[in-house]
Amino acid sequence: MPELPEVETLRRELEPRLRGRVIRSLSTFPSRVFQLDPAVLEAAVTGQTIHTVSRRAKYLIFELDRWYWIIHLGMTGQLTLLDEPMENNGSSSSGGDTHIALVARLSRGRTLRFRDVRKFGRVMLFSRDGDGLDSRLGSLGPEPLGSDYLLEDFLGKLAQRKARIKSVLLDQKLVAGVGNIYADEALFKAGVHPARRVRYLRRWEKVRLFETIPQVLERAVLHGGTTLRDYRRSSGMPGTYQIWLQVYGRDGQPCTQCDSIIQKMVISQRGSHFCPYCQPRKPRPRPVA
DNA sequence: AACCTTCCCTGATGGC
DNA sequence: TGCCATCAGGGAAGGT
Repeated sequence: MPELPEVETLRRELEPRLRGRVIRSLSTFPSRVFQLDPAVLEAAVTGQTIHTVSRRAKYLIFELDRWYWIIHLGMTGQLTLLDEPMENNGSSSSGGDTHIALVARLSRGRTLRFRDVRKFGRVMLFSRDGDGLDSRLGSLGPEPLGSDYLLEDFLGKLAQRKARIKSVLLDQKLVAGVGNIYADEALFKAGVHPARRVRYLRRWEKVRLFETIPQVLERAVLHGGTTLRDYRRSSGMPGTYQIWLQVYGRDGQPCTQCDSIIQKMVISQRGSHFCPYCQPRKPRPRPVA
């Protein structure tokens, strides 16, 4: 499931290779992912230059002359960049793959392709003239790898919450870009049980969580993200962070730290993985180290 | 406002 | 081998 590290990996790969390219043509194929009339999208982006590729939360943003062209990968979205123009006599077809949503042909023979099997992804277009982008992407919290990620803000938001910490971490208003995998991994690293109620967390536990979130995300970016099934880098290659997962998807296997068996429970309709010893239900005294 | 549930969507998986 | 139920989950919508 593409979360911040996967989208950021794509951004880093695409930025230098798309910057300055012109979108020569865009072909779309019927798909629920389009938030606007695909014909309008085709007309709007054709001829536009890609100035930068940025990211906000799990949204990838192509800044064009007049537009912000935005893609969210949802659950199974794949964005690949081919160095050759599409084979087959120039017409951008889907090559028989029914899951392809769009094919963009770029200047100097590059092809950008978006494929999404489960169609939870989204393709959006906003005018650069309108309101700021942020207001149109919903109420998103700070970027955990950015300079507005601040402890006092984090603690202040948590102070108003009574739900379980796992479901609060999945709420993009607290921290933007964290999804199910990295929420579980950050909770493990912080030693916090996912089902703990936020109001009963000790301050030092919240501080540890504040610190582990960017640590886990940054390390995942370093490894090109996590590929469990569908996620692919822009080259089509899988990420490699799945090797380093400590709890996600490891239920029934021994904890790498203590050999306890990793457990799984459902919180907010999401599978939540944890070590019952490293992440006790009741807080232990603060470790000396 | 916070919280919770339901829904969307399709391929993989497992039971029988 | 085939059939069917179940599962995966980001984000929006709707109810309390």
